[in-house]
Amino acid sequence: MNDHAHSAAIRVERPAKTLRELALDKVREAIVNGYFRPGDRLVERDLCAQLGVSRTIVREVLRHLESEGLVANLPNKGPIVAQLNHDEAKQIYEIRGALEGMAARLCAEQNNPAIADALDKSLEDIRHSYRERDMAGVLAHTSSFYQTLFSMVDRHVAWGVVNLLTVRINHLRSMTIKTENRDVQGPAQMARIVDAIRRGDGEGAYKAAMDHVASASAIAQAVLSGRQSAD
Amino acid sequence: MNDHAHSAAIRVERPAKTLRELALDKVREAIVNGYFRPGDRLVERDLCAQLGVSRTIVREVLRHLESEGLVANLPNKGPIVAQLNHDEAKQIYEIRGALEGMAARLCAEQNNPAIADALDKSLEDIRHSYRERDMAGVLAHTSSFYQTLFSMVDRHVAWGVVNLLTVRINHLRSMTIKTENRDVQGPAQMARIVDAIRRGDGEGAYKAAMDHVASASAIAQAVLSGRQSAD
DNA sequence: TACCATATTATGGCCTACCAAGATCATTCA
DNA sequence: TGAATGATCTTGGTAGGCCATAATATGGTA
Repeated sequence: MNDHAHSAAIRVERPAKTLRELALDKVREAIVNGYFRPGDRLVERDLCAQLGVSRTIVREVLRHLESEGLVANLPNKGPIVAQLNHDEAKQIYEIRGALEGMAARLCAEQNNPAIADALDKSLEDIRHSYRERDMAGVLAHTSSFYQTLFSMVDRHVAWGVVNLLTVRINHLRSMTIKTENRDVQGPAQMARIVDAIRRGDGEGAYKAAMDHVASASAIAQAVLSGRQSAD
Repeated sequence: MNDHAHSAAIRVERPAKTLRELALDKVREAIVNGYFRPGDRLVERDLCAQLGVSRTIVREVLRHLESEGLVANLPNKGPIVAQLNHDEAKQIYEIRGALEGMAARLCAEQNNPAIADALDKSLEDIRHSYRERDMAGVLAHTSSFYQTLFSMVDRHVAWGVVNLLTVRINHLRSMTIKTENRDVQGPAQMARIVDAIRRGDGEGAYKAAMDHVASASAIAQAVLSGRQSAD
């Protein structure tokens, strides 16, 4: 008979992802990176053709994105890419502030140097990406910085919420990080979070995290106002 | 010619809800109120029969509930009602604390007596429901209390997040409110929130809201531990 | 020309039927 | 008895069709 300890070794690695998940990722990606613009209609049959999948899949994907807030469904008209207004963006930044502040405080209260070290690592990656003018890298490593913040204190639910909200403001994020001086200010603000965590200063970490988000929010508001008048 | 200012007045109010939304509500309701228990399999064709709709609808509904966290999808096995463990419940209460605390603080900082009045109204409804032993009413009015808290300061995004998380712990909520003395303590804690808001005491309102959620969380943990050993 | 009524088209909502493949259960045979 | 075989259940995915409605085009009439 087969040695079951061995059979695992040759197990064929299945795609793991279902077609629907693949399609979901594609469409989400397409919205986030601007291939579909806010307000664009998402015509089911067109998406079928573009994605090469059946309408069933497309509909499930649209439903999923709808519940993520990336897609809005106009009654009797159909789905469009959700538009983000001023106020909603502000609220999203505010919530991120509350949750990231909470996570930062918890990290500080752990008094575990490994946390600050891991965060420093991400921070260095961010600085490096800025030097290389690799903006996608900046976003990715910033995300990873915050993920560390949450996962180090086992707050995956809160991280899920932050993540969910973040995709909705992704295009704003990519604009804020390109702002004048942001390559210096951003990492500096994050360094303050790490310092407070290293000191075990919960309140300081909370405040620093809030400050960082608040300044990102302010820049985003400016970007939004500017664009509104430009369009 | 038609008077367009008038034509709006006689506009026929259509059902507005699509069959899918109806089905979604039904299934969500069924999960929340315990008709489907955590771990139960949700077989597509069975649901089709029970709901009287096609598989298309059922699949979209399941996808939607999956993204809400009410349904989990086991690969190659299919959807089941999501199970909530200790830790996740705790995290959900924690997030609610952060967001409701935030909203309470914002309410206090408005210095608008109408807010406290509206909250008092909900609070009175809650007390009344407790007296009538109407537990569904208690839940509904508690929900409405918090909705007021968020909507009075126009934080509908945060309210959406809280609402999303709350459905996942609904069965816990219905247990906590039945706890000994909760009919007195619960409203008393909420009254402290309202008092702080009326005084314009942001920090006090924040703390009071946090306390209220924290005590609910503690009860929920006790319930979960008890049930775990009982089952 | 101005306007109204009537096709036509585009699209979403919804349905049925079908197939492939994995998981599971039952049966059968050595 | 225990393993191999086969039947069944269920999901993932596809195809195509029907109907209702909104928007648009078309054409006829005053």
